[in-house]
Amino acid sequence: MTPPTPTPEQSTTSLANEAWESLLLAHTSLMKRFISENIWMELSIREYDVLYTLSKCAEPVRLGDLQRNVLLSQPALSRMVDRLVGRGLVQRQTDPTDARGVLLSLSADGVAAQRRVGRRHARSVANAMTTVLSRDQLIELRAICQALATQADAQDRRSRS
Amino acid sequence: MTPPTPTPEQSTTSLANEAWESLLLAHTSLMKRFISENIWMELSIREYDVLYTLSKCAEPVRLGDLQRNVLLSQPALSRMVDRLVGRGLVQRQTDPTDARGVLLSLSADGVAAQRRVGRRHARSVANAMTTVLSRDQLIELRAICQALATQADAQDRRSRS
DNA sequence: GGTATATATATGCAAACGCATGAGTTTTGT
DNA sequence: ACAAAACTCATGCGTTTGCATATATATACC
Repeated sequence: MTPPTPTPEQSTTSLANEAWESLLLAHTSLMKRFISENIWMELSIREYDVLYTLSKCAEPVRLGDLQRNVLLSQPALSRMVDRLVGRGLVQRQTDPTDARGVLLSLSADGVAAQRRVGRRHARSVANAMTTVLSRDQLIELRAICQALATQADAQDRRSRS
Repeated sequence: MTPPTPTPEQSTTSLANEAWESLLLAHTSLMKRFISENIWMELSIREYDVLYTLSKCAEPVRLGDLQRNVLLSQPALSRMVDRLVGRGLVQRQTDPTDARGVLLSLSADGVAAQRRVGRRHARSVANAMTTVLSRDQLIELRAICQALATQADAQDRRSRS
């Protein structure tokens, strides 16, 4: 039944699963650690994620675009944006070229809040990563994860159409 | 103000943050993709995560041990276990050596459910990972993420004591 | 040995989430 | 040009989450 020595194919399959599992464990461990840092009074880490994503966008973006970077359902993200708009951190306007959509951008307060929290969080991240990984490993990890993210996004878009 | 060329230290800091950001993006993209697979009718992906963790434990484990692998608050995990016990997938017994604690293990139904869902999920994972990464990259990713996870856990335990 | 402190899990409650669906807008097909 | 289908976001509703705290047991200190 089982082959005497694992074929390359089988081996690669379990290797792939082990790699994903370790990515998940790393994500969970580090997330817990970052969340436990005492810097999330004005912004939850999920809210920060949204503000950070917006801060990287030169122009206002659609809710749908924002959703690609956040692990939330569309209604949950919609209401989260609601709350952020209510707190004056995000600006929402209907897209002039498509009245179905909304365009989102950071307000001045939103930029300031993102930067305040971001500075402290970035220190925490850098500390956690650099005490474990070498420069080369950081570069390798970045390359691998970028490849994973872009490929998964591409396949996501393909399955939508 | 800004140095003419970035010092190695600064460079490593931003590199570390870029690596973490790409890990986050990869996690989000892949999670969305896996969640969208049509295999989560009997078990949500979070429930599966708990059952999978239990399936790897040779002996019953404490709620607190389980919590290290799951990104849930202690009360949320406690209630999730409640529901899984209610559905007959997990067995809960008070720890004989410490009556405060509970020992958790999979029931026969729990093992079966984990395997049913796990087989299909593992195929999905293997497919997503191997179409993007080479064997060497998978090995490298696994090593790096294992290092990150174990180190973060170690520091977590240290900060508790 | 008995009280004080620490630890492990459970529960009350308000906030946030996901699913199903609704409302409004654009695109397609004839 | 108009009806039908598709798309984008918002809302109703039951479920799940996190925070604060309660409960129960174990450990430490005197």
